[in-house]
Amino acid sequence: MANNQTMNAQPKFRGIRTEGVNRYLYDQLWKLCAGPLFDLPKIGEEVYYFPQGNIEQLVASANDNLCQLKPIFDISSRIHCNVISIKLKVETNTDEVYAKVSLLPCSPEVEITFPNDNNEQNIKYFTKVLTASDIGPHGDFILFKKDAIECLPPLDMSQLIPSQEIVAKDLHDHVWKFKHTFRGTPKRHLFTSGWKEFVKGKSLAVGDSFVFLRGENGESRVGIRKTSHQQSDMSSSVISKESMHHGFIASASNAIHTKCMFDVFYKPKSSKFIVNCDKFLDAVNMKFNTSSRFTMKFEGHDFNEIIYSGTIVKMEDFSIYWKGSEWRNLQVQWDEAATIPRPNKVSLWEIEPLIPSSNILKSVIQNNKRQREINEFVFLNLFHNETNDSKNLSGWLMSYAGPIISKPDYNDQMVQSTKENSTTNASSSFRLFGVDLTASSKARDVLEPLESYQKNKTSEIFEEENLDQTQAVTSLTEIQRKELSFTTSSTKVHMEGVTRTVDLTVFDGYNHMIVELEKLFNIEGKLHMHSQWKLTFKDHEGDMMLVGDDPWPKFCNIVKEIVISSK
Amino acid sequence: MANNQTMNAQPKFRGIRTEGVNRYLYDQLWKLCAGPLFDLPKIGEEVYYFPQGNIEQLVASANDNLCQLKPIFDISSRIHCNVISIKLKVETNTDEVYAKVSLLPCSPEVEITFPNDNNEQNIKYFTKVLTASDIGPHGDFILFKKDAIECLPPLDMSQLIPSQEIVAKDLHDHVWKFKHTFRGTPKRHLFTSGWKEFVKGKSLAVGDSFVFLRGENGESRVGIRKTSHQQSDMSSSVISKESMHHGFIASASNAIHTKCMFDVFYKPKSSKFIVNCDKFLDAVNMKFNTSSRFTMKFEGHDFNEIIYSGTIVKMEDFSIYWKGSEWRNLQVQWDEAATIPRPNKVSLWEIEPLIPSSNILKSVIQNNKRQREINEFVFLNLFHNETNDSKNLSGWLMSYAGPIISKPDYNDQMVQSTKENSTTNASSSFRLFGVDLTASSKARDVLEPLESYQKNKTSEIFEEENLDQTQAVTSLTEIQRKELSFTTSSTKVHMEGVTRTVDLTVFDGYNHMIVELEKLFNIEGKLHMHSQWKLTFKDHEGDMMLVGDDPWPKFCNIVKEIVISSK
DNA sequence: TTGTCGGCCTTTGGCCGACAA
DNA sequence: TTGTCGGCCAAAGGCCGACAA
Repeated sequence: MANNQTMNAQPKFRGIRTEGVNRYLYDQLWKLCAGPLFDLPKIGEEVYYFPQGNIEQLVASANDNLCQLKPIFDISSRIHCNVISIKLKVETNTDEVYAKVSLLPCSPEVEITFPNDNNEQNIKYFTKVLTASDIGPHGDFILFKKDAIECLPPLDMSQLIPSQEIVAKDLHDHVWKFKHTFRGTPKRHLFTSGWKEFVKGKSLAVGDSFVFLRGENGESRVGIRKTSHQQSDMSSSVISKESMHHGFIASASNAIHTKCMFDVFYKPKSSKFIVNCDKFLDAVNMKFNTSSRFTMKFEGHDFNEIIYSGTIVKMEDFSIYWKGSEWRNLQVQWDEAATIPRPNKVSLWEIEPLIPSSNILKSVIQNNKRQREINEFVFLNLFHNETNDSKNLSGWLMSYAGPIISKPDYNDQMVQSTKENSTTNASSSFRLFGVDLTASSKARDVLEPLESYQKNKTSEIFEEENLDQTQAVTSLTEIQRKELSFTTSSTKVHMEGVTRTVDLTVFDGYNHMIVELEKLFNIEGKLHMHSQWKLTFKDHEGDMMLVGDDPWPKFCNIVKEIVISSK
Repeated sequence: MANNQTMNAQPKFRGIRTEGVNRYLYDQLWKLCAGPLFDLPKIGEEVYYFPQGNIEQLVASANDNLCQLKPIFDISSRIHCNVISIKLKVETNTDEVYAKVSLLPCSPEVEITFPNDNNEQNIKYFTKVLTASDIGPHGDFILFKKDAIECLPPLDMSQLIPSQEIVAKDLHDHVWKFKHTFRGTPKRHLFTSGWKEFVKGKSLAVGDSFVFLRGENGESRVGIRKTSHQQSDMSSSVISKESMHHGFIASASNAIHTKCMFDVFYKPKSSKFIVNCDKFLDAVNMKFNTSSRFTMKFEGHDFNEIIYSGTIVKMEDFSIYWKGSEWRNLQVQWDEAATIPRPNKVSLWEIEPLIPSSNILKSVIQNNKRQREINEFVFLNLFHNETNDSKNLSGWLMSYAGPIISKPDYNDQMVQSTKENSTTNASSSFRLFGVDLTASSKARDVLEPLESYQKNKTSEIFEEENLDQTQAVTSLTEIQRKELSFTTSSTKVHMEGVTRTVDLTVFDGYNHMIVELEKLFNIEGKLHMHSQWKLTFKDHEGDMMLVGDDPWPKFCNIVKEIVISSK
């Protein structure tokens, strides 16, 4: 590795205030439950606080009209603060983690010093996405072998069925006990007694994650993570949403005038409304433009990060009452469909530029309205690891926005790849601006030189179709709001033993789909004929039905898989 | 009966909004769950809104320091409003009922008209405080005989064990089913099947109440009431208490200035912070003084009302920042000990004067600091029905506070009852100050003469116990952040009987993966060629598919194993 | 290695009357 | 009339290996 920064398989956490092992393990567990994407500020850090984002967190939807409520104060859309304290908390009922951040509006005379102790511990942990068997009536939890060996005390294997009791606390300090055994044929590690109780107590379902953590002293902790993007109820019954809205603004305003601290709650799932000042300024200096290409990280259905790319289509402050606000002032269009909800307006600091000066991709953009024949998606996976590292980022930014200070890791490779992109396609990975550019496709050779890429016709995917869900809802409200499914995943198509997948959301309707299916299976024109092939589908209830009876949006909603069979 | 006012065994509610039977039954059920003491305003009514009380509702404790937070506006402590709308709501998780009240600050030009439909129905209902057997493992609920006969359809008693199914909705419109049987020796009415599920679903405990209601059309409803005074969690995790505090005030202030409506949530348990204007003015005109005697109603451990008496010991506005506020400006001392928490500061409109010139009760006051030997509580159940009727009340007030205009219905009877109270306890109702004093404690004779009150000894329970909830102060946590990478998974790759595993998360995309796979199996370049080898994978649903159709991140998510096979 | 399932035993659920308050 | 309990049978819980992916 060219980079001297060490990469650790195990994350290294730091408890700032050392209150013994308990506090340390608590913090680690909290962070595991919060997920890898949550960008918590540091104590003492200078940040901008965006009240709009705080309001947005209320409603979990970026486009709620609450954000258009007129603020009752003349307050800046971004408030310069120092982070005074951070408390990691967990909701009593749902186990949702959140941070209570105390902010002090910046004034010159205030000097914040903050401690910096290195109290790292060597902790072991694992997470597992729960399967049907883990949840099921039998009450067993299957541990992966490596997890059991790494994270649990060794069993006495001389016994026929070795077992031990694992005692672990959760974030509420509630004690859970699990019987850990090693049995079955073949033998495997299980949690048995106590597991079912845990599942019930935490209301776990398939797809949720179990978090286990063990400190140096042998103390164990357990936590959970619910599958992302499930709405938290919050029917508070104490204060109306409007009053909360006013409350955020009033608190900030009051704090500014009285030079007092105020508290905000910050959740992993919400958009970044507390942003490091430097990071914010860097993002502003990057000078994104309309039609700039960018990437943005999301969290997938388990712990994975997913990076989506898109194009900025409009830049303005969309909220009437926050003039000049940078909050979500970029309207974007996403390249691909997604199984998770994505906003159609983002903030500068949430995104990263994607190949900003590339002729190649510019041409793609320019062509995308005319050319509609390519069948495949283009997926760019950038910065898969450690890209949020501020050192990396600011280094990268310097090389881009500031005077050109060559960063060997990135810029050199960038140039190199640009040069060799027309010939290289064998053993080395294909890199563009130092980033592995992997154009994937179906059965076709995926490693064509970029020129061919350029020459190819663009597919419907690059249409001006707005794939964003919220937008889809607003445009369809009267007609098909309920019929539209938000989970626009890919759908399998079976034909004579061959299975392919298509994304129905990119099709205009039946006709369009049929054309594409014909291309996919090299039976151009023959599906239309109706003489040779029959087009059926299995719906969400498992019934096989003829394609075409339902309205297209409904079809998209209920179809589980498509079958092309010979008559 | 001397009084021409009809007393109904069944309370008469009015559907706030008449939307047919469903709405009506819903409203009735809601009110039963809210309890008899909750004084909901009417639509169109002129009220005073007390922000302090709203803030107080936040913390459930009357003495929380939050109420001493400096308001950020110069806002009146009482805000004259019209009630625009009332929506009866119920919390999703806890079944706690509350009302969303929309208030419009009064301005002279506004004229509110409100509907006044009499859409009463003859509904039957019962409530029962749950016993240990009702909750216990056997899963039976014992109905009182009269309740079963009154509220349930008759059983076919010709059968050996008659039974029927009772279907009832709760406030969420969730359907609950109970098997109603009549068995045992001696025979009694029971809910069996379905009851345990209800108990679990509502997390009922001994002491909670079950509410059952049946409309004219035979539709049934069920509800619950938790025992009073149990803390509702409300760890909202969205907005800090301080911000809520500001939010209430800001909302009201904003509404005043913009002449707009604002919403407040009003819970049965909280103190009256929305008060009818007339009632408020009457209370003010009553001119309570230091050492004035008063009574105040509370809710006991079941549906019963309890009336406690006390003395005003101090009158001033105790909150620093709300000058001249009438909110809880009376400091009081209670005569007797109680099993429920009581505030030591009350508001004028919460109390009623108690026989101010009575020698009898004065002596109670004088004695009450010395005598602490009384062993029993006095439970007086007053005003059980329709007592909040403003006509009754203002009539009552006139006869007391104003120039003595003899109101025959009231004053005469007052005198009369005072005279005859030592003997009357049979069939006629017992009246004090013209109000029907119906002591409804079941088996016990509560109609002792007031003198006995005085003679009783006070119990040890009368201790200066601090009932306030002290907030646990969690210590500061401080954090330093370190990048994490969670995604470490291994995926199997099969090729001609050889199985290897790879970690897909280290690859940038398809191309990178292919290169590495080629290295792994020593077929450099040959996977790229597409001539010799085919790359397929099995997804999470077990289907075999061609690699490349899905976006790379999705592929990583769904791939279970990869197969390289020869063409 | 790990996910799912059937077998089998134990615990709880749940329907009943007895008995007493 | 109504609260609690023991008996009894059925259903669910929970521990196990088999088997297949």
